[in-house]
Amino acid sequence: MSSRNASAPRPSARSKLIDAAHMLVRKQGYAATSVDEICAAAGVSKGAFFHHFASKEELGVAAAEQWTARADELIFTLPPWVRIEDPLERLLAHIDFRMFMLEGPPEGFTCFVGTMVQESFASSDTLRRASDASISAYCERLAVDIDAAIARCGIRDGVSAISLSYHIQAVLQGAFIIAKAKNSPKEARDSVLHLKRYIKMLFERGETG
Amino acid sequence: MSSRNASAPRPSARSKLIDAAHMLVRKQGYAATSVDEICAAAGVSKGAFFHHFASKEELGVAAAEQWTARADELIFTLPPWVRIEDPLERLLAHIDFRMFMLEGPPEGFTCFVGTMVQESFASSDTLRRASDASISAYCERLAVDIDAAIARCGIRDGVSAISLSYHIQAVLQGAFIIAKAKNSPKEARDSVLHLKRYIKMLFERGETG
DNA sequence: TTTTACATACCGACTAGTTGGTATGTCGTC
DNA sequence: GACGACATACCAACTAGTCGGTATGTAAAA
Repeated sequence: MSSRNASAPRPSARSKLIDAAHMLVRKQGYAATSVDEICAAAGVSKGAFFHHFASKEELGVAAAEQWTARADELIFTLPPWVRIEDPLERLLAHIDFRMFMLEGPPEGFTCFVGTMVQESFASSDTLRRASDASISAYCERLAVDIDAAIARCGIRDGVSAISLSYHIQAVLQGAFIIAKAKNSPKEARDSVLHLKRYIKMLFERGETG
Repeated sequence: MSSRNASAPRPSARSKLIDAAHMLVRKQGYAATSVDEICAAAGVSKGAFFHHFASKEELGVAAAEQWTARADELIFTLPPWVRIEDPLERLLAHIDFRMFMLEGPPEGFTCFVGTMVQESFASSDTLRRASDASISAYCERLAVDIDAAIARCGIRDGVSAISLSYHIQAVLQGAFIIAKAKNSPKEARDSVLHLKRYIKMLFERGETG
């Protein structure tokens, strides 16, 4: 997808800036985070910033792409439970994992692209598309697992994998907002628990096919 | 709660500023919306702004309070279905209503306080609390109806009314984000449809009590 | 009835600081 | 000696908030 991520020779300014953007935007939002602030957090100069990115918007796009890669690794590759064979059990382990992530301050578990798209959907179609691409990539990847579970166990009401996948994403994004408002992940975790119950009920005695 | 909302003698600058803030913040976010912009949209001067509000933050608080009142009216008072007697049917009509609201551009149906808290939870505890108060007021009001439904029909797994209420709120807030990312309410409506199916399943053959 | 006193609602120029972005310079490597 | 990777200095535009002033009350004293 992106032009240069086959080899990352140095952990240099570019990736440090993206990491800093991830952190600051999740904490403060996109508009409230200035380029100067990002540079300071990354420990690089403003010249370095505009050497690597033509604009703040372009950094947003790169950070969204990097967020996709990071999520794919942290959620779909590294965890041991991704090798559970039974697809329904693997899906439920996925939900449990997302629930256990809800701990500590919100900026530690919330979604970079979800935060960014909230502010930019109307003012920058570029950022909106970049955020959408990241969210959609997650949902489409998850839908593969859901499809496998449906194939093996069946599902109620002919629910589609991709539709359930977007619902899971919606519950998570919504849980993040509740956690931010409450300044506590308690209600958010409860919400994901409701989601897990729903999924289990969907796959209970569902018609195969 | 607020000091002066018993009588609203004039639809003057103050309320025009709050209305403009609701509109602009839902479209652009809180930080990206300047005081000048709000004044221009409201058609009043900057002097008038700071006559009525000591700061941009104070406008945010007032706008959150007004949002609560607006939601209570638009969702719990005016619609005809709020007089449906059967509490479960009333709850399901509520969900349908929230789903049918998802139409047109996102700034027309998304949540002012949900947008504001996303950006301010870490930087302004004042705004975070104001947003939380609005969200919590909605959830607690809805929990009254859910409790009535539980009392009449019972519910699975001993699910609590307030917990389900926050889950409903989470699904809605998450649906808003998906709609913003997709620039279309389609996936958001599907997500609320999942929510409705979940609620119906929760109340199917639930143990009374 | 007029005058004085004070309050509310509003205006728009101004300021001090911040914003994203640019122009130019330096330094090590190929 | 050209080039990529950075740094320093700078700018015009914009930011939230201030300030002196005006127009319109309202109510009691003269």
